[in-house]
Amino acid sequence: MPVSNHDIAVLFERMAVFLELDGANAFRIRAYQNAGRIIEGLTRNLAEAVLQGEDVTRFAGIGKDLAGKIREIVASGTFQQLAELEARLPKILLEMISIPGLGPKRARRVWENLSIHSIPDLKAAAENGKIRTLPGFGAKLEEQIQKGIAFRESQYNRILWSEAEIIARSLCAYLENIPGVQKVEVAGSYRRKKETVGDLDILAVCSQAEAVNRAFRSYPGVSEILAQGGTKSSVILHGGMQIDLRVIAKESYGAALHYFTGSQSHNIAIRKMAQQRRIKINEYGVFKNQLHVAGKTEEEVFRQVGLPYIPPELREMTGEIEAAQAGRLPQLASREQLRGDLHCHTDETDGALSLPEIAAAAHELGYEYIGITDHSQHVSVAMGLDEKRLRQQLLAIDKTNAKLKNITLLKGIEVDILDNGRLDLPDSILKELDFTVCSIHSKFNLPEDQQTERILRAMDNPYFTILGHPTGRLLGSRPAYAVHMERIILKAAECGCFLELNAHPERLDLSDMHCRLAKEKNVLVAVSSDAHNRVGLENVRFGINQARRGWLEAKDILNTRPLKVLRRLLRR
DNA sequence: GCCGTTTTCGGCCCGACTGTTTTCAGTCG
Repeated sequence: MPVSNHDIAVLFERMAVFLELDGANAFRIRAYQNAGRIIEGLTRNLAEAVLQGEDVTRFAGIGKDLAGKIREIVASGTFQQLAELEARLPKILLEMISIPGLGPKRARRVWENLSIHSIPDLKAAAENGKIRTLPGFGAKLEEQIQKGIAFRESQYNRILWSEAEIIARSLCAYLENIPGVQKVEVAGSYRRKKETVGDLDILAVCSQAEAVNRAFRSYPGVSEILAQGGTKSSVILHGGMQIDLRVIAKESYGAALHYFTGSQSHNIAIRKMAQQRRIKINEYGVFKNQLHVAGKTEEEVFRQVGLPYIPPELREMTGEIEAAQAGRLPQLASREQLRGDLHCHTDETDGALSLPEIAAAAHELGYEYIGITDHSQHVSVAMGLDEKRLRQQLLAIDKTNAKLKNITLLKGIEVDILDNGRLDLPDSILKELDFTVCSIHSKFNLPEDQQTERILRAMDNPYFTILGHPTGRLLGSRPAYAVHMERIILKAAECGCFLELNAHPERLDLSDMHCRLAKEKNVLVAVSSDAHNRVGLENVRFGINQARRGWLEAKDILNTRPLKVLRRLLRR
């Protein structure tokens, strides 16, 4: 199996870190960081391209030298220069720079002067007052390092977007109530709708910056203040999340919002474009000869570099600027365009709602249809349906449908893909259904080839309609099972079946990149709630966030189709 | 290490805050 783009990106990012520690030229470091980010965002597998003799220098950011290193990686799994640096510089330096306040320069100085071999060594040095004796260090930095180590031990990590939303809403409500505040917006990865969020970047429009900053720092949830200036402050909340606030004036709002929304590499690209036009973009606006010429809205900023508005979800430097230049930005999908939901569970198994209750809820959400997909018998913990109970449910659906107006219950099942690739119920009952969601709920650890074959074999079944939560991952708790997603997507295209984007906030399974790959191969994606209760039905909005990050438009999504068209598509 | 409508050298996004200095380096986003 050739190395993945992610593997190559990780090695280049690692190289960048080691070069930083080695005091290398900053632009050389940036070249590796750049290349890493670009490679991470490619839908084409670079290793396969190399093996087919393709010239990879055609990708922006990859020149002759890096192309050579990519060939080395494809052949050997790493490259020599990195191996040499890894041999020369100790791993502890990598750990040290993960501590806030310790960058490569300071880490290196501490390591060289105090013979630090582990984080406990570092902790001891700080506690014994040794760090403050080094040139350029003092008591405050020493204290900051101690705090940083404690913070690291608290194991705080990124949280789900849906959890960040709760924190963000409460903070925004608090800030909006401060006198003089005209507008509050959460920027950063939260606004780009990344599936997990590490911190929150909040922007407030107000003419009295200092007063707002003061009020922000006394928000009841604050446990620690990291930085306090006249225009920006950083705090840590109880629970560990960092919040950065920036206060700006009305005329800078668009420029600041663009800047703080990122991503960093997107910003760099936009600012480079500005340079070429002899203008300068910073968070205060767009400047021509020191003259403020734009910046009130994001649209103005984009216009100054000759681009249409690019939605935040696309600002990841994965081709959005080229698409904008070519006038080929997608019209991203919205929640309102969904005409139904194709994955939900009832009280017949592990759900909470009855068929009439689900129908009523779906109607409230403005749907035309909703697919009933309880578990199949193999999922015994959820009281999965066998053939007999499923037949009874089909009758119940007919009865319910007979009484319904404006909404249709579709007959489905979330049927298990068994480890031999067969489906968990016989064709004799599957053929009675409108569609199936076929999912893996067992044997997550199969090697990639076997797991992929298992799914491909299942797709050969003519009653296979939608692949449910295609990689099985749970964000932050369970990794994706090993599957070759490109092969699966190609097979889906060939067989006329579909992939689910499971919208449960802990799953968001497909990833953004796999959404794009599906779109490229003309495989429609079903954005589905996997709801077990009323609130769960609304999870589709998290799925739409992810779909938008995956460049999906209404036309790329199965359940934007009217019922009549949908029925035709569901028949393979 | 990459790149080119300032093209094969000489640039490379931009600014705030902190701490340790006494004018600025380092870190961060």
